[in-house]
Amino acid sequence: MRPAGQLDVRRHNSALLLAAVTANPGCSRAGLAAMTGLAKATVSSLVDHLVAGGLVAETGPVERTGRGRTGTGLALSATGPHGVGVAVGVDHVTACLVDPLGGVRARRVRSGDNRGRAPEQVLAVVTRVVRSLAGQGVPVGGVGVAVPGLVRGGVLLSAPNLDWSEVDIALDVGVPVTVANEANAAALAELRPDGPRDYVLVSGEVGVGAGIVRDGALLTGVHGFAGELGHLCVDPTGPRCGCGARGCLETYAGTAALPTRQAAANGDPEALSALESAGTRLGQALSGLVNLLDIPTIVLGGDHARLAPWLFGPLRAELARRVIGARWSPPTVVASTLGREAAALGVARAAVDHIRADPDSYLRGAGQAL
Amino acid sequence: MRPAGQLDVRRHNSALLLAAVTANPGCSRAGLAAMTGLAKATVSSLVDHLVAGGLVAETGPVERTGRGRTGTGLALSATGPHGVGVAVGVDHVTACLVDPLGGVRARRVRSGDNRGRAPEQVLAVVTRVVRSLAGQGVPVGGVGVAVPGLVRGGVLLSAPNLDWSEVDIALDVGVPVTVANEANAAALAELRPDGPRDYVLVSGEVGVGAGIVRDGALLTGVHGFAGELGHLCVDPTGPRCGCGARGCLETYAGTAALPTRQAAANGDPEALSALESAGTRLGQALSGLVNLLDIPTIVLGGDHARLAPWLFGPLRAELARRVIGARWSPPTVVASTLGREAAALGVARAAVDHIRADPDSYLRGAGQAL
DNA sequence: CAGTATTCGTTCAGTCGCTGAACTTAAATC
DNA sequence: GATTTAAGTTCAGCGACTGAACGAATACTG
Repeated sequence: MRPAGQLDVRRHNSALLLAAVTANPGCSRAGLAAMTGLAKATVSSLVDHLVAGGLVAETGPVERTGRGRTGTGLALSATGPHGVGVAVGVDHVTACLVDPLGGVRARRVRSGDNRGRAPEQVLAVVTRVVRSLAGQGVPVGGVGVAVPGLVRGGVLLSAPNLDWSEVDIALDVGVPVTVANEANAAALAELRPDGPRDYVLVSGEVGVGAGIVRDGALLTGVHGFAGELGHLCVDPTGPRCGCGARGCLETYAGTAALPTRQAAANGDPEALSALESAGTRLGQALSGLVNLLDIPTIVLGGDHARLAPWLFGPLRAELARRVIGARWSPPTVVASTLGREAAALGVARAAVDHIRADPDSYLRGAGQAL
Repeated sequence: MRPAGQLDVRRHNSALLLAAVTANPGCSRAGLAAMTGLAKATVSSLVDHLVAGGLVAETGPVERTGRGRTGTGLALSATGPHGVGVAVGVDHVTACLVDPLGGVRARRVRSGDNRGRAPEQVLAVVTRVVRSLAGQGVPVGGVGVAVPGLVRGGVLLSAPNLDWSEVDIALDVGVPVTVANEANAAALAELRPDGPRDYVLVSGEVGVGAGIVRDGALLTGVHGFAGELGHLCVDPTGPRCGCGARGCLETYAGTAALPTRQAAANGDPEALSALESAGTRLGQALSGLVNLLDIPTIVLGGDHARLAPWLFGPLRAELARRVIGARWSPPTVVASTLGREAAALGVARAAVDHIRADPDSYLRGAGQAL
């Protein structure tokens, strides 16, 4: 804990107002005062700062019924700090630029097999793509990089699918760079202002990862390794997994064990049987997760989203059978609609979260680089 | 989020100082200023309030080497608010009174089979025990009740081992009552100022529960159901469990599946084989937990603590085999030394946590009841 | 033993941020 | 055009922290 002073009060209230503006675009200063409980004078003072710093913009007079002076509409500034997100996959580098509202403003995709390629080489591509997106004429407040492996601090400790280890993801761009695991990044992409704030995203991309979101924040674990769902044991006598152990979920529900969507749609019996098995095993593993964490919403992403229609049945059956709290609040299972862009999108939004969380410091720092 | 004002600053800094005093008993005001970063004037003002409110006491001049005026030692007041904790078990009601430092000052145990007994009857016993402990002449700041079942809010939704359901744990005592799951309560008892702040307590009492502590706080889940380790599936073709599913950890590592300590010490082959199996299955389930949450310390409690010498081997072997992050930070497994009192102790300490977390509000409320 | 150096704790003016009330501005209604 | 209602601004006041100055207490020094 740090000592607190009046500056912290201002920080807190600035963030509070920015969040209120985000949630209620077009509202007036008076409306904000009513919503937040702050005095009108305080709102005026803080909003003026946010407007001066380019985070909030006045959108013109607000529509009202009845008499009285019309308020000035406020909304997130479209020219505020944008986020750049880059996802490094085994066969692609996908990037996007998101505006302050979280919408995608530009995209870049560089195809090519990164497996075994030198990290420096790939990071040079990443840097070029970031620079290209940052040159769009909008301010960039942060850059995020999603990688398929174990991340600690800004270092990718191990990425079996890329055959990388101990790679320091340090880009030479003038803004903060955040590094995240791919599943965690994809999980953050599902976090929407009006959506659930507690869920697990299951990300089927080569391995099986999970991003666990509790009250809008990622559960990262002590070292940042959390979410390794793929190596939950679902059958101690099962087949040997790449990790050395037996019966990991990945051997049943990883990409290698899944059929194509085409084969499933054709009703291929082998495909359907594989999906039945994958769904059941996923359900078994996720029941364990739900029993442990009491997080009642499951979002299927990646390959599992594409195959969701065939996975839902066995998955839900297994959840109903095994989740202890199901009687009081049955878990819900849905499929992500974000597609391949999820990881880049999530990490792009996360890259500017520090500004959302503490706009006052950002404004004081005046650190609009790039 | 709420709007913040100067009051919140004071709240925060009061809590900061109380925490510093707790961690450094006997320190002076000047020392606190150096530790916390607050100005001496602020420390004086806040400490005076804490002393006036009975939370902190001056312990006399502090020993110092070198010249200069000697400071006045400060420490948690031994006459500050105490906590009362009661654990309701299947065959006992165990209670204790803890002082502000967390030490046990008095105990009560009422033996007797609560299984199937009317909840009102048992709660009457609980109330009597609480009143008895509260009548010790020390102020009581909160009461906690630990129960073996699913808890939401102050309601025990379901306790299969007691055959209770939907019981509102509302005691007529003049202080706040907190209700917690037994495993969670036992987990909180392991939380010590100088100990780890991230761990999982596995509580083997009839069922198998877990209390997950992350950064000193319990992970309760969305509804408060988190920690149901006992029904993690460790073998989909295993024996049927009381919950209806197959292969739950509880059927391998629950009390019913464990031998007595005596049998194990005697080297009984059947007992040893049961322990080998229980240890392996525990390791399998806990590997999943560690992979999911990246919480690298496991504390065995209850029956598992008593049988720990026989469980450690297979448990650690399984963890080494299955935990993905083990290469960078191998999990550690230890046994709890708290014994049967753990749940009552943990919930007693938790019952006064609201005062620790916000002493200023407590003092303003002047709510020293009982 | 007196003087000095050093540290503890308090006092006080100063600053900063929030507040409530008064005031100004602006739009709708009569 | 007057009136009513609401938005936004101005301003004195308050509470909390700060830094410097001060008084108090102790140990060292000659």
